Amino acid sequence: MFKVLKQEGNARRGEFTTVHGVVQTPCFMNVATAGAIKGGLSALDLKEIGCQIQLCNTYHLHVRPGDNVVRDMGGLHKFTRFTGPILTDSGGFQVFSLAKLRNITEEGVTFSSHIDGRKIFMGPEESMQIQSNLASTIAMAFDECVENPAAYNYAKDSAKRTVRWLHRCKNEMDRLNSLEETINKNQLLFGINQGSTYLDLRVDNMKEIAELALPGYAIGGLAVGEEASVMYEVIEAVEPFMPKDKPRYLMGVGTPVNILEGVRRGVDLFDCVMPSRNARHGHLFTSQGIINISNAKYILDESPIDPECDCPVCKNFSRSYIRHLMKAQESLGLRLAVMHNLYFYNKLAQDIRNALDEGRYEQFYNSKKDIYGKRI
RNA sequence: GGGAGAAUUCCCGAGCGGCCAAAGGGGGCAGACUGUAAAUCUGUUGUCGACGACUUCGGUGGUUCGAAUCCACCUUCUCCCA
Repeated sequence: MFKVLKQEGNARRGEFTTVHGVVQTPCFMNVATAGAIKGGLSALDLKEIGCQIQLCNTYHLHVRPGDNVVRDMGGLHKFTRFTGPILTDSGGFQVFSLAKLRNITEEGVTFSSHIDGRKIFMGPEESMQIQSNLASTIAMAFDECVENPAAYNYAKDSAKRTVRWLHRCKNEMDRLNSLEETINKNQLLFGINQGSTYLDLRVDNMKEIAELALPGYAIGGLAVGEEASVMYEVIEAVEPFMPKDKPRYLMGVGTPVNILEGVRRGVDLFDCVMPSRNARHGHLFTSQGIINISNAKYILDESPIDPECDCPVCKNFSRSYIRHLMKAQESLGLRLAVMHNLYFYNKLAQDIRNALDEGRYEQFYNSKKDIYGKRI
């Protein structure tokens, strides 16, 4: 299912085969929370900008339109028309991001819907049932993403509970995959490592969840308040205990530099809202560094966002035009900006794969790490 | 022709004797954003040799210790009656 094709240090060049297609790793997954990339991109656009995996969210789709609706429409692939692998996040991140609207117990989490305030209960079983209805390729375990910094005892108890939840997720997933009416009976369950910034908790947790022999493992609970250096330490601490023959996913990360660092430490999959959200706010990634397209200095700039970029946006439109669209609040501005940023991320992953294929990842890493995070 | 009212910093618009360089929007400028409650949020927006000083509230005079605020005239605009 997952094959490491080549390795350079800890960095892995891999191939992940799913029922919805083969994924070349390292890979950046494009976030389409409610079944669409915010900013107005569809599955048609994703194909054009090099997206391999689309990520959707359990909580959001459960609230609206309802996972039963998606199921009745034939699952997320038919519904969104994205034909490649789709990963659904479990709702675990909403335990963190909707902290003011939820309550956690051993059974699960009660949310007050951010749409209409109604109470929604979600536990491991519910999350699996919803994800089964969504019929994604990969379902994520229902976990608690703890905000950093977290108290040691809280992080420990939470991680322990997340492991108990993981067993329940696996049992429920096995049950659902055996049902006649299940759309995707090959749905894969990925476990999630937690433990905040405490390396002993992280390692213990990783060892425990590795025993379940799941088809993939994620590191969660990072980039939620801690320094990037701490995040790297956690990855380094946990990596030796992650199965070598399974894909490894660093959840919610990150900046282009975070990705370069993550790959170097053995991560295969990434996802992040940063390229799309920041694009909507004018913050664009380029081969020379970061620009804010809304800045006055681009009023008469006829060059593309990134002179070295081959995306449909850079091949056709000027910074001046895109700046105007953003300032005029034309939705096309958002669409073009998001399209560019996602192309940049997908291309970054492609460049990383090429470098790994050619055994020059370290050289690639060194040539890019100081540029990609720089503001110009 | 007669009467009533209004003119405020880039725009709209508060203010009605000191707490006013002047509320609040908008616009401008800049920043933040990491498994998306985010087309959101934050800062800033008279000038300067800048914890202080200087010049602003249609114009010109005046009253007052002190005026964007009161008075007189002028200019422009709006409304009403002819």
